Amino acid sequence: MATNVVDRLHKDLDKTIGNLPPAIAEAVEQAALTTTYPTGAVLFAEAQIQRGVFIVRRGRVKLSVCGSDGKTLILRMVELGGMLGVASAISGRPYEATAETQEPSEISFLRQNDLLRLMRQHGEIALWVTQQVSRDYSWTCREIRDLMLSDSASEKLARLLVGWLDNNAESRQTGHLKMALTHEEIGQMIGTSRETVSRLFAGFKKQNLIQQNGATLVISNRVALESLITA
Amino acid sequence: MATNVVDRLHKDLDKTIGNLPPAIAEAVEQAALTTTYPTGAVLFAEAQIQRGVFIVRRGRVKLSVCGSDGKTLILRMVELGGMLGVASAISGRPYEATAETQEPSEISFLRQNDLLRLMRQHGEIALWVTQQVSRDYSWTCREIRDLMLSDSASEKLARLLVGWLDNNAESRQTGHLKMALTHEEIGQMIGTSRETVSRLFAGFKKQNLIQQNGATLVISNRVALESLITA
DNA sequence: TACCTGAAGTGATGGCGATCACTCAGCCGT
DNA sequence: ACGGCTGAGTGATCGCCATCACTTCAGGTA
Repeated sequence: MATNVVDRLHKDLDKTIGNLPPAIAEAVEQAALTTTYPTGAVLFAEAQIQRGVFIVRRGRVKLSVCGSDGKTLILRMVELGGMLGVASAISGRPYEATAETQEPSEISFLRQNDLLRLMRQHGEIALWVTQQVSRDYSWTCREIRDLMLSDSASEKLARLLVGWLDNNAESRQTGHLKMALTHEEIGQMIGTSRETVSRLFAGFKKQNLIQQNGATLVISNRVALESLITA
Repeated sequence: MATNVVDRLHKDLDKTIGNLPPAIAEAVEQAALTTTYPTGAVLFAEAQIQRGVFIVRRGRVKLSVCGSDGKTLILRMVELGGMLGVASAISGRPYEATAETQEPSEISFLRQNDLLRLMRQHGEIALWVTQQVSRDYSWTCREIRDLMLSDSASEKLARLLVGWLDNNAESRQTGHLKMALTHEEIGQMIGTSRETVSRLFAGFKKQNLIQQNGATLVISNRVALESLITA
């Protein structure tokens, strides 16, 4: 249980597993299998029987659900340290969404058995896992609320942009954003068509709410953008 | 840890706490405070700081979120044995929804501290709680998917009705449903206006998909109703 | 009985955004 | 430099549904 020097000689990826104490992170590390995936790799698909959980060590993973008519709704992007498929692994039910890498990524996989064993052995791990699921749950509640209770598409887009700004400290200061998503994907995040996203961006530019230089988006008038929310 | 006769002399409410072993259910029972609420009582409100979790022992509780413009979206109805506010108690964040009794109900309350202590003491409780959150999460994912990826309102209503049918065995046989919700509330469940719900019901009746006798709804043509889903 | 309140039908109207059908701008590989 | 391909911009059309403004109905109360 004590962390000795030999254990610490491992690569320092283990620091990225939640905020777990090193000794416990090490236990997870030993049970997990870490793999590198290319862009577009599908870690698991909606309705597929559950095998275990995935932990993002590097890269970005898109989590989405899809309707039978082919339409897609992106639930969220999962980044460094995020877990995928936890709820399914705990409840034993099929995955409720599809996970697909957005860029070359390094992902640790932990089988359900090992997860449950670790949770049973280390109370801290159990608590940490439960907190992950709880976070996912609150996030999804916010999501459903924002999507359903704001029927104007511009409001949803404004929410998305402001949310992106607040996601990291420097964006909040400078108002600069790196656009990593296509208009189509943005549409899938806010539940509108690609064309509507195009038109909304055009409108925002016309009102001088935003500017665009290549792949960089500049929020020039954040307050006006926020005033669109709950208009 | 063993269940002795004295423990079992308690009222048999404890059987309703999940599928926990009696001894453990008893531990929960001792830490919890059970109260009777009238219809319309608010157990907790959205964005309120979290205090603990609620367990439904009798009655029905409406869980909803609301937008700033006053519009409401009902997430789900929680019945016997269901827990409320678990994710918030675990993560320590404010409640993400509002819980309001729909009928006179008996509710057990468990403070956050006691919940966490019990989870730490009994691995089974920790696992059970985690499973609850996981269930809530999958449910919410299904919800968001069904609501967003089916833009016709009739499809959403059809989904709701079929879901109600499958909720209990006899409804599935007879096709009979007791309507416990107003059209307005149904609208809040599927994200449409009250008027649209009225018109949809009228349409369904005209097509002989359903009939209505007072508060009893009869699904006369379930297959046709299902064919509206993913049309 | 007449009244009152909350739920449920229903018509008319208007707007927002999905959809179709293009064109246009990059970007890649050969 | 040339096709080919994917993402982006834009116009035209149109259907669904929110909204407003009523009426109708049922249940409870004085």
